[in-house]
Amino acid sequence: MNTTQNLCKTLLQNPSSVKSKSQAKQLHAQILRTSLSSPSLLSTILSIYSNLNLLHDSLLIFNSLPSPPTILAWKSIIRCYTSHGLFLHSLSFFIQMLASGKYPDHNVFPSVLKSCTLMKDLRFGESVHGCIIRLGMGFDLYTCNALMNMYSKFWSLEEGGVQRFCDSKMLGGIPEPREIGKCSNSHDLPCELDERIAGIDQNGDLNQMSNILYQVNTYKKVFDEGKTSDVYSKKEKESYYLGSLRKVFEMMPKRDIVSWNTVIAGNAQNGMHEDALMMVREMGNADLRPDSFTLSSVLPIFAEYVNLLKGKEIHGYAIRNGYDADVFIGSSLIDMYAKCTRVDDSCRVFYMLPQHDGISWNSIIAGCVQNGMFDEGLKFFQQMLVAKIKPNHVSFSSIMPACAHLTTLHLGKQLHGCIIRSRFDSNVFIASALVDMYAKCGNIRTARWIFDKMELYDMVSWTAMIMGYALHGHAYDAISLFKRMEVEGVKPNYVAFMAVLTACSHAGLVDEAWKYFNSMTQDYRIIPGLEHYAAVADLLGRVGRLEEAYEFISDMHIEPTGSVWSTLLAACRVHKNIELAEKVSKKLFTVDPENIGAYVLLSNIYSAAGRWKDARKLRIAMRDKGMKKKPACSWIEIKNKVHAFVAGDKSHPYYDRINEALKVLLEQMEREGYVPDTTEVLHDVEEEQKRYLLCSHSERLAITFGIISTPAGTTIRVTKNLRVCVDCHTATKFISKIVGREIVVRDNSRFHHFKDGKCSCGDFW
DNA sequence: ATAGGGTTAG
Repeated sequence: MNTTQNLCKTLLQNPSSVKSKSQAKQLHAQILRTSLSSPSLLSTILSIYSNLNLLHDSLLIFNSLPSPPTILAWKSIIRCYTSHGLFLHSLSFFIQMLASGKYPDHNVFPSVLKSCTLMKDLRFGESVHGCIIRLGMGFDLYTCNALMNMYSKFWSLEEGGVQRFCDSKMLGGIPEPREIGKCSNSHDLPCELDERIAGIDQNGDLNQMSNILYQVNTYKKVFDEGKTSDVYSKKEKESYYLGSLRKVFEMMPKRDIVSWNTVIAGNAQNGMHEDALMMVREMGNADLRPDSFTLSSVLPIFAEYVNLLKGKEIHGYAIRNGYDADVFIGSSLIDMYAKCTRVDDSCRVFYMLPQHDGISWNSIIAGCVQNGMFDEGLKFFQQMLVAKIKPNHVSFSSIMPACAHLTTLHLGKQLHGCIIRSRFDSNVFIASALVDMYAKCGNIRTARWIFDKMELYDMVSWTAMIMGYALHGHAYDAISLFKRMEVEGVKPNYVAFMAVLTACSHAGLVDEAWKYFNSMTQDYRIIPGLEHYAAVADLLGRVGRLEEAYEFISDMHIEPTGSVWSTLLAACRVHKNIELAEKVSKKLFTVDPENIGAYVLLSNIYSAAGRWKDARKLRIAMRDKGMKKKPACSWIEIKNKVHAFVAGDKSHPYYDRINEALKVLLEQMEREGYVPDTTEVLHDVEEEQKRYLLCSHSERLAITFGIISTPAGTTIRVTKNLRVCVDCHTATKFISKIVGREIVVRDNSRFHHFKDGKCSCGDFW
């Protein structure tokens, strides 16, 4: 024997020592050359190819085997199919292997179970479990770990068989298996499978057999009762599959760290938080210390419970054990700190990571956006692109709310373009975020267009659209969508009721609002929150039922905040009820003494009533307390550029032209019958001056700029950060009539559509 | 054979 042959022999005796494709090829060639190509040697080469994940080469050998494939050949090809994502092929070869009379061993089950899991075919997986038990493999460590993984994923397997038939594109370039067999309906297979392996029980030990039968009966319960698993509720399925998961775990004679991590993750992800945490403690009794997998399963629990203390404890443990550079733990930590509103700490963790993958980028982006740090979120998104990490569907649904809140339509549109090109536009999360973004940026029609194109609605997508209508004052559209949602069996939640109540309040629909408020508490058992109370109180105030609103707020089962009282105070201003306004202010100043808006509001109410002394007293009190009202500001986006108008600021390059246009506009408005409502302006100002002061309100400057800078017929969108005042509302109606185009004013995320001298929300503004 | 991120909110 020469040295080459010796080398070949050593390599063949230890196949896992072959580390490269070229080495494997050389070995293959040597064997063919020396005509030593016995089926067993070829199988060894096949297993080497399979180890190196070379599906094409593995199949070439497999299909040319002179005699029936050996166990090793079957195992190798099955594993290779699984790791290539060709799960159907993997399972079909598994069936063919059984059909050819070979008994599967403990090496093959992990691959087969992984295929079942990733194909979302739990029923097939359960049958394989039956097979495992009958073959006495129910005690193998790796097999049990794979089984537990399958059961822990039951929630993501719900749809069942969605990916059953693999993407045919994946088959390109790969030789077809010689015979796929009868695998067109994988649900028929288990029976055949059971028959084939029935014989094995005869040789089993009696004790073990009764044990096995007990297990088989337990696992097959669902099917023996003649029910499909769809009959069971989600809750029942949850306990059923979690039960299977735990049973496997309990039956295991030996458990390693992977077993513990799998059972912990399974419980943690299915809401059994306490059990998961208990198991982490129990793990210590088995002399196993939590590793990076354990920690990243446990951290999301503390993120959900907003338990900063426990989260920090885990962070400390991670640092002490050198896990703090792990991207998985890093992402969990970023998320945990962000959910505890500690975004600074999230950033610190992010910058400490030696490298960032898509998920850690997504975590930091979502962390910023969810905490209202929209500019920072956008900055990270940009940096992610620079780092050449391709944003995925999660990235887009995380960043979209930033555009919605900043009202940056041009950015939102750009992202929408990216989303369409990446084919993410049918994702429910993204579509809902897009609906919200377009609605918040004033394009309610585009929002509806996207909504109508969705194939699937969940509660959030309904709510986003309903809230969109509510904000735009389209109360009836909002209500009809809410009804449709209920008819289609989607249960509204806390936020959905906020949306429909906001819609009612916007349009002055008192009866409807009461109906929904009662339905929420009685039919859906949702405890009303501040937002629901605020919407109803706001509505009662708008329609002028001020005393009722006062009683309603006073009877709330939670302490009303300043914002609830200030909506009533605003209503008192509109309906000119000074007596109640003073009562409300008293309440307001007790809970929220720093509320500048309340002082201004009350002072305006005094002015309007001619009580100049009281108004002045308030202004002086404000000055003494060092409170200074921020000047009103409105902005308008024209050709991707944002123009801001701050009250009293004359620095806009077109200021003079705008003033000219305003003068002309005011004259036309007055000819149409507009009378400036100057009652709230300080009394010591000349009448002509008062007219001018009202005219130069920031939103009117912005609207005028829109009129002179956009082509006729364009909708003008103005974003404002202060409550629209009575005069502004009236004036905008006149302006819309004169210029004959739609004017949309956003005021505290509430939209007012002005057209032909009317406002979409009537007079219930 | 095991782990991390997402949409609606006066």
